[in-house]
Amino acid sequence: MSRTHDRIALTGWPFDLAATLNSGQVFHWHRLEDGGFAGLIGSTPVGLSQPSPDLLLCTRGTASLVRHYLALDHDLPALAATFPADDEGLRRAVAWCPGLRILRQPPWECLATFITSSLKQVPHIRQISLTLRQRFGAPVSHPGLPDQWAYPSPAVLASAGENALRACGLGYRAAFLHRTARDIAEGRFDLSAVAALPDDEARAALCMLHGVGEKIANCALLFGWERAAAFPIDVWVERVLRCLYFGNDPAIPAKTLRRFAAAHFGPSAGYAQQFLFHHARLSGALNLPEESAERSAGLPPSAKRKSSF
DNA sequence: TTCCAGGCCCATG
DNA sequence: CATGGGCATGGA
Repeated sequence: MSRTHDRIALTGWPFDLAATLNSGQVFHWHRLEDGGFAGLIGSTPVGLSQPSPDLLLCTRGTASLVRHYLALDHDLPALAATFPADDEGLRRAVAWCPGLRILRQPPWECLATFITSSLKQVPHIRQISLTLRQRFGAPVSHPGLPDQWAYPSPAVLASAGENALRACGLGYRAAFLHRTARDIAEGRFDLSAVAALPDDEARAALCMLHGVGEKIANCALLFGWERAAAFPIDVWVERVLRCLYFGNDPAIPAKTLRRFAAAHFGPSAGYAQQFLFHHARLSGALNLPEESAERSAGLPPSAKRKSSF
C-alpha cells in the first residue's frame, strides 16, 4: 500500500525545521533516527522531516495544520526589513541561521512549560515536560512513531497535587505550576481572555499568575499568543545585549537593557530576540575570546558558521 | 566541589 | 523603585 504524505514546498526565505524545533521555544519534539521529528500539535500526532532545504514532508499530519503551527505564512523578508538597518550584530545573528521560525504553540502548554523553565537548562526543561506529559497527559497513539502524551490540562495538574508535580523534578517550580493550574481550573484566571488584550495588558495579566514574571510572560506571549513584539530577556539575551550595545559593561542595570530593547528592535522585536538567543547559545560567539574556534565546531545548524559578534 | 541554568517571590532600603 | 537572598534540581 502506498501512502501519500503531504508535501510542503518551501520557497523564498529559508526554513530550518531542526533549528526551529531545537531553538528553546518548544520542548517536546523527538528527533528520529532518519533525521525527522515526531511530536504533537496540541493532541494531534505529527511526523515531520526536511529531506532537502526546499521540501517539508508530513509523514503524519496534514500540511495545513503543519503550515499554521510552523508559521510558514510569516513574511520573513518583510519582517526582517523592520529590523534596525545599521545593527550589524543582529544582521550576523540572522545570517547565521535565517531559517529560524517562531511557532504558534497552544497557549496553555506554552505558558505551563515556561513556568517550569525558570533557572533550568534546555535539556532539563525537556525532561520535566516529558515526565509531566507521561504521568498526567492523555496518551496519543502514534503508529510507527514513539509514544506521545498530550500536555496535561490545568484541571488535571490541579487535581494531581503539588507533591506529585514536585516528584517530576520540578523543585520549587511545583508550587508555581500547581497554583497557576488551580487558578485557571477553578476560574480565578481566564486564560482565554488573554488573546483579546493588547500586549501590555496581556503581559500584566499573565504576571499576576504565581511563578510568572516578565520574562516568562514574554515567552508565553511570543511563542503562544503570536505577540511578535514581546521580548523575553533571559541570561543569554542579557549577555548579548550587554555585549552588542553596551560594551560588555556589567554595571548596566537590567532595566536599561529592557528599555533599550523595547525602543531599538521594532514591532518584531521578538523575532530579533530569537535570532540573537539562538546565535548566542549555539554559535559560541559569546564564549571566551580566545580558543572559541575550537569548541564551537559542534553544532552549526546550517553549515556556515562564522560567528563572533 | 563549585558553578550555572530561557527567573521569580519577598523582604528590605 | 531597586537590590539581594533564597529557592530545588541536575549537569558540566
